[in-house]
Amino acid sequence: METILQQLREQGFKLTPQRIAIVDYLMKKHDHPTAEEIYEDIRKKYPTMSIATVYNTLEMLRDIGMVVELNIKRGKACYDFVTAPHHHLYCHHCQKIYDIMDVECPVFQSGEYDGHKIEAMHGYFYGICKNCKRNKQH
Amino acid sequence: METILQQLREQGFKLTPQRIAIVDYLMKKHDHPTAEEIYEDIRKKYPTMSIATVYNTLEMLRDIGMVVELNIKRGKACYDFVTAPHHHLYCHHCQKIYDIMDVECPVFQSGEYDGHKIEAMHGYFYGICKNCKRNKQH
DNA sequence: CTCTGTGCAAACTCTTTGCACTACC
DNA sequence: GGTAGTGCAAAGAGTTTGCACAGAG
Repeated sequence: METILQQLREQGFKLTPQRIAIVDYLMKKHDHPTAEEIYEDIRKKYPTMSIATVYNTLEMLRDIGMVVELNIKRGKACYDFVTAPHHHLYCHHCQKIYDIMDVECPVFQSGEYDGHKIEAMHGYFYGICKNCKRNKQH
Repeated sequence: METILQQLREQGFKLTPQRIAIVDYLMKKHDHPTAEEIYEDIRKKYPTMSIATVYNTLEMLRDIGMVVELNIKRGKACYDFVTAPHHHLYCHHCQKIYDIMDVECPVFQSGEYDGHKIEAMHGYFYGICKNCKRNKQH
């Protein structure tokens, strides 16, 4: 946490309580919350927090690569505090998002495809998570 | 085209001129148009077409698996008439979407990850396309 | 003739913006 | 103190919905 905040300071961003609260929240909550969820949760302890500030801060964190925006749900973005690059699975039954680590992708690793330069890659997997699979069998 | 329409009829859908126009359009246009683009283009020849009908038809085609909805652009969906499964590259310079074929993904092929059942997978690649790369060098 | 599909407009949801006020540095 | 950041409310973009009417089967 300390090093994250220091990183922000070094990049010239002001360390407002709102930003600290959002970073702190994202570092603890790894279930890919939406902007709305972040806003509602933080507002409980921080009634003056505004949704615009949540979006502003998420945009800033995205721009510096600390946060990844997921478009795996229809119509609303989810946010993920990035420690290591990974992919995601969306369970169309419970709507939860799961992390998928260690996916090998030769095309991405080569950084090139048919002359195009590839800088980033994100794998969206769709299916049924193990919990829903188990519950369905009853 | 004929077989596609027959497929729709067999599934119990009525073959309205609007649906035929949209299917025909998508089969010819492979540059991943948005709903708005589909609407505007078809409206030129078909002034009575409504955006609601475009969305209705896209939803139907998506439900039966003929069309894939891409969430590779922020905030707006693009549509792709599917012949063979493939992935996509988004050029953050010209905003065009390119097809990426033949990406191997062992996790997807196994159909399983950590107990979760994987039914579909979509790879979103981000970078700079070869055209933009070339133009930048001048 | 029936019932699904269409067209229009209004509603809705998520996100962005403008601007006066606040508070980090 | 100066300037970047916040909060509010309103605007904007994309998508969905309700309902009367049209037309495919």
